[in-house]
Amino acid sequence: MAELGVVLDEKRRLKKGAWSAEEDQKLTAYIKRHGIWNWSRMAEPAGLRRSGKSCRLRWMNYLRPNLRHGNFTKEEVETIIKLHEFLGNKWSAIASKLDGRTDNEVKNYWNTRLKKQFKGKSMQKPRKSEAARVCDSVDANHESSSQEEAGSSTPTSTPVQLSNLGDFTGIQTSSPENFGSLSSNQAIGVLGDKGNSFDNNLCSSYVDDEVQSYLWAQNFSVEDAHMVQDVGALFMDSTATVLYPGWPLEMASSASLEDFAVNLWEN
DNA sequence: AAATACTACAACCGCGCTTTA
DNA sequence: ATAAAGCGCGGTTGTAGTATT
Repeated sequence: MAELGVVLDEKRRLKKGAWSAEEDQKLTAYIKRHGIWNWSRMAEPAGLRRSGKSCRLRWMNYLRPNLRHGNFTKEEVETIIKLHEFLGNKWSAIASKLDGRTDNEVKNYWNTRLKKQFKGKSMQKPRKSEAARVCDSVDANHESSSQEEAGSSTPTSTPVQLSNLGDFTGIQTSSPENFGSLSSNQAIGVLGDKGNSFDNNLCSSYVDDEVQSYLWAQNFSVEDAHMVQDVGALFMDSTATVLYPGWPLEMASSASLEDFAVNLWEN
């Protein structure tokens, strides 16, 4: 009998369940030495009786460098709420905007903590006209940082966190000039880790056409697997009425997401 | 102190998309 | 052109830890 909570796939003699420290060490050491080349074939030479899928999951969600574990900050909570509002359950897309967080972590956080806050409460969808105005806005932070770094025509890509979510300003008008030089496929296909890019399924059913247009029109970088440039700007509409659960209607227009997140975070 | 309920999170599964042969 | 393999995503489940009765 295997250790508690751990079973073996009798056919393939693959181990399932919780990872031991030794397994973690083996996987980490192997990847450090050889890199990631083929998940399903790496397990054996790494000395692991695990499926490639299991190895990948463990690495992506736990062992990967620069991951942050532990409590979400107020800002991260704000970001999750706001992004979820527009993207729905696109956990990888949401996670890509949070430095060092995984889709699994974001999903778990939503399902265990935030979901119940929103359960049964309607999140009012922004009107189309409002969404349209949002489409071309650019996160001021992204703008300035890319200008600083760039000085070239190549879109730069620094992992950027949404900030100033309470300050829904800086909306600009959309224009064809903002279409990137990359095709949407180029822009969205990302070198290395496509999992961190937006894909064709990005837009959930309640993302407005205009928002989708925005996504396809942006200058996405191909240099950074983690980046989807300026999507945060999508969510900076100061006028979109969003009803946060537990908040009276009359507060909807005046209260910021930040207020809501603070309230949520502190309780 | 024990039993039960609840919460948080790691991990698995199935599906769909992309890449490769 | 197509089948197979590989990969990533989102949904779900299992379990350990904590709170409550």
